Amino acid sequence: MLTSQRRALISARLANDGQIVAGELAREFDLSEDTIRRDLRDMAAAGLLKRVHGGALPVTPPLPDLESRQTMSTDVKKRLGRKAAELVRAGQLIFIDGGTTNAELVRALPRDMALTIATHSPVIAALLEKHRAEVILIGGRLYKHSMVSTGAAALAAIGMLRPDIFFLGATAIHPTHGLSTGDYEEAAIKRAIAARSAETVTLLTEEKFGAVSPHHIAGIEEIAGLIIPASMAPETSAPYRQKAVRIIEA
Amino acid sequence: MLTSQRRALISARLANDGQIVAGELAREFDLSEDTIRRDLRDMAAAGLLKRVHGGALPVTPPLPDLESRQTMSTDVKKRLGRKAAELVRAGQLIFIDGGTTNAELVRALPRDMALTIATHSPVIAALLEKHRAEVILIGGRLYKHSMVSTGAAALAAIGMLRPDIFFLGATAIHPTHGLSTGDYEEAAIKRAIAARSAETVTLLTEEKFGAVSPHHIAGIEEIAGLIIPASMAPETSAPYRQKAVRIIEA
DNA sequence: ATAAATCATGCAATATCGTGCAGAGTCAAG
DNA sequence: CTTGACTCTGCACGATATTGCATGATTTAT
Repeated sequence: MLTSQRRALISARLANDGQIVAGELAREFDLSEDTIRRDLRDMAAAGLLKRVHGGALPVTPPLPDLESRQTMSTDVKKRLGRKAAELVRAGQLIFIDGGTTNAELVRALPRDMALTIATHSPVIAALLEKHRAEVILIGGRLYKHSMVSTGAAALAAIGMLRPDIFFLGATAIHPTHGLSTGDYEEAAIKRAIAARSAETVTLLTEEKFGAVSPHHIAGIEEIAGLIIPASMAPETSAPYRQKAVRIIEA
Repeated sequence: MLTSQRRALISARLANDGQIVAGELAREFDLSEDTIRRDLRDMAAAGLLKRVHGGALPVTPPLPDLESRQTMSTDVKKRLGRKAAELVRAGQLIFIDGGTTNAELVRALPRDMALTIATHSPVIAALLEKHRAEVILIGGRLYKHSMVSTGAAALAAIGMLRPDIFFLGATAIHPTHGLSTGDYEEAAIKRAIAARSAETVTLLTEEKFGAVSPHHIAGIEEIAGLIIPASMAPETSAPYRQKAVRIIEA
């Protein structure tokens, strides 16, 4: 059996079963576990799956909806948010994407800072109630999974803005595949905002590293600042340090 | 079963049941309690859950702003909201104004009803996350006091809609001056929505009766339904019963 | 206060991992 | 045909991860 054939079978099986156990595959293909491990390692590098101890899982585990994400690693997100808030200068126009990590950025922003803040997330907008900042809400069809406006109306409204900083939210980052997310419309909106912004900054928790989602947003070299947890394993962050314009640890 | 898979299941179960009992999980996965305890310990360290004696609980999601609004909601508003929700039919396009009373209407709406809901309030939009309804968010400059979109962009977006019902929020109602509110831009938006809607309904708590705010929204005779507390004094409501198209007590 | 349940820790057995190395096969240039 | 570069594969070996058990401490319930 050809290697590429075998890897195609592994992909198919992963899609079917939702998991891969290295030992099982070795028996099934009558190969050493080493070979399977090498397959899994290479496929993980190519973003086809997520390597875990004992086997592999699909890259985009269907698990975390917004609610469970709200409960995740809030301490880490608070630190990222505080570090990101330090990048903001009075008088700027900043665009804040949706997501719980960006919500922590909002909480860390000084309430009395004179700013203009644009967002297409009603959740982010609701958090800005007590801030002095002028808030521009981008409307559109609300995409429920991540609770952001999408569609032509949102794109048109974004066309009116020239943000100084775009705080981008993404579900996955990969050394070669860059930043990506799960929804087509959402990705289109994020690309549009990034294209109009002077610089794009993104806050990333550790579990997003090495993952790939279906829809591309931007390459790592296009991002002016990656804010990552200081607690990350050096070998996890190493491949990104090569390409990133600037990495800020929080 | 892979370790990371098991932990994902624990997360999912926690989100679903709201709690984890270590012993139960051990039997369920056919593993020693030590392993489960180690999982819980590590996941707690990662901020995924809160460890307690005997098991684990979800990390309390701190959404102070929305929470404080929830605590403000009174029984009266809940009753008004439930009554208003009964007016909504599947398939309709309804427009929901901002305000805590309309928030109760949203909570009373069946989550599985097929609807299109438009709103210019990010707070209302955020509450619709779990509903099946299609949500259209109206963007614009956010008016902080009542947290609704205003301005030309909002007006333009509203021009695209033909709502079946507009659930209007107002700060004051008066027998001769009708419905009014405190902000000029806000009043203009409300008038625009009402003008395009087949009918306008408003939910009113007792303290708003007899008051007048600077900016006129609509006369009482223009409102298809006034939803008022059944507990109101008859002499307070009497002047309105003359002019109103329909009064619904809740 | 006492018993039962739950917990943290250390330890040992097993599983899995990464890496280096060597043999077998492939392919193209000489 | 031969040679050398290359890839794929299996094996060895030390490192790391996972798990169950034993032990003693701590917490909870009665």
